[in-house]
Amino acid sequence: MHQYRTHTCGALRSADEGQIVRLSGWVHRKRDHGNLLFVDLRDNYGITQCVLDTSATSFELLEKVHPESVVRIDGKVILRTKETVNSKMPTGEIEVLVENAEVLSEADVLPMQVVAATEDLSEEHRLTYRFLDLRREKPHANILLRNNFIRACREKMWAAGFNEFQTPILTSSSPEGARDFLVPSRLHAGKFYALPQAPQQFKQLLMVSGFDRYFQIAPCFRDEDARADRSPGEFYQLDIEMSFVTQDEIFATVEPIIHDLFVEFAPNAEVSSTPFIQIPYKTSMVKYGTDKPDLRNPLIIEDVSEIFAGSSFGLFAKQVETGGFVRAIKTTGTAARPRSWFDKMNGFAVEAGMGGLGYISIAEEGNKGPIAKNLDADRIQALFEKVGAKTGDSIFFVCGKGEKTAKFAGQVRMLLGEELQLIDKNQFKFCWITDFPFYEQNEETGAIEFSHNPFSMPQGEMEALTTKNPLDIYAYQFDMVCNGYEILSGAIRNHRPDIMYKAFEIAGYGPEVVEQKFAGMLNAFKYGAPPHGGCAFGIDRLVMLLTDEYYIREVIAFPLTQQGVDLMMKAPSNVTEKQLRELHIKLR
RNA sequence: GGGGGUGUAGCUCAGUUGGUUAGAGCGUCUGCCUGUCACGCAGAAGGUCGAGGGUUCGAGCCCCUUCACUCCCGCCA
Repeated sequence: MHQYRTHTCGALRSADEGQIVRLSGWVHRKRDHGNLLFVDLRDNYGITQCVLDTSATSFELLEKVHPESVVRIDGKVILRTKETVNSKMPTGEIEVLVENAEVLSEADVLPMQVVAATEDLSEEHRLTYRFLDLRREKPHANILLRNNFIRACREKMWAAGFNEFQTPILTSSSPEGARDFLVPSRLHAGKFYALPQAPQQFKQLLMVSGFDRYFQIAPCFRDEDARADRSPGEFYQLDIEMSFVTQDEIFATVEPIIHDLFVEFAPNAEVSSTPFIQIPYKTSMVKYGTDKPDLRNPLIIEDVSEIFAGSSFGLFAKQVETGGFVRAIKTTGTAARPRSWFDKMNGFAVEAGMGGLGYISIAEEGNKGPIAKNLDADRIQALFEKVGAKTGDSIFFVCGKGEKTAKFAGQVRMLLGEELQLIDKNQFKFCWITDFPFYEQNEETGAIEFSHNPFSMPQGEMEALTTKNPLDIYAYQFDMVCNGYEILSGAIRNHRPDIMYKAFEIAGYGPEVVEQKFAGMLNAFKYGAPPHGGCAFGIDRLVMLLTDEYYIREVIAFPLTQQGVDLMMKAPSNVTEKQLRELHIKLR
């Protein structure tokens, strides 16, 4: 009977001794002793050592074959002698004595070293030869883990009563949000489809259709620039929507799912227990200097503006008087560090484009640092009480105006956390960021604009819109954050046309704009829409956290480069004139 | 759109102040080797120093332009 294998390369054990077996796989590594040859044969499941000497008919064939060629061998499973057992390999107690072999696919000399995983390879090379790169142990394992993770997501969602749907890939361009990828229409000259940035409107329409609980492993497309944790062009979401729910009910549904996934896929790590803590957006911006705080870092930013207001430390006092603020970070037991260490921290501040980083160190012999000399004793005392500082500690200060300064304090907090090794790498610390402002004021024009998603429900609904200062209205909008990464974003949606018209009116848009931009959804909401809300996890980012990778490409089988190029498939590419003509696109 | 880093042998890198023939490890090829598991030993081949231009008696090194990869800011409802 024709067959390629009786066992995989990871299957054989000492109990299989004496069996005649057939294995197929890649030549992982060869050790050629002249008259004795070892061939490590590798497949998806493992590696088995095959051995033969000059008495075997296939000796010359296997001695000549290049690494990474695909071969099939027939042989007998034999026990290794006690001295030659390899305890590092699951198959290390046996080997296969090769009787016959055939090369199924000869490999040329390789453009990159597949087996020598100790060396870093250039990104360009790895992506050009991604099919070889993915043979390497870690990339291979990452992609398999991704598969297992997505399977577990589906199982948990089904178990929680959600139904999986597919929504269109060819859809219409959405007026808000990221830049769209556009697809020209052949049948409709001059018109375009857009690839979905997210299935947002479709999942809401499914709620209007009465399906109650939706999920999808959804591909999303956004033509925006990449980052280490953000792949260019496309990514996957675990997209979720629920009817008749409050924000707290969404939290209570999603928390155990993500908690259990992390416990399952990171069994040795410490995972935040549910319910996850909730941090209002504004609090997070002050305490952590970011809306995606890494809670493994114990350092906290305190606002100490009032202590410096009217003080003799003119630089800070003036900032506070003109609408700025002073934020302080206390570090424990750092006062004895040399001046050079404080200078290094200051150097970071200057590099980041800030004036500098003030500090007070509370040494045994007295307070040190430029601020201590210029601030009176009462204020220094008040400061120490506010931040809980005592002898041996030091306090860092950031002073300035606006979001830029708040975020800089956050950068300093993370720098100090890393520098002082306060971050436990074995933890997954989750939190919710809540109460995002519904509107914000454009700093240049002074106009009131939506700060995030115009589809989300304002807290207080119509009453809030008609009675409150728009800048005091919060949205039922939230993120979930883990270890400094935004891993989920969600909202209670606005399902009421009257509230939507009012919300847009405040942002300066008339009803005709709403009707024109959101015709599909608005129309649906006129015929009985359930209150609903939902959220979406970034799957790539979750897998990245679970594999402890810093770069999102490491968990994507075929990622684009930062410039959005597929080096292997050569995309984007030129197309024929005929194709362009059919799409009604004129050549230059 | 802006700022930073990198680019030298098939791969990963070194290359001093601008100075003779550009080096190493791995890989490849050749020879030797019957218990290795990153096998070992001996030898050989292998270079448009990303590309183009400039300065100089002389450029891998300095200057300008450009390309690729990458990190960050902007951007990502």
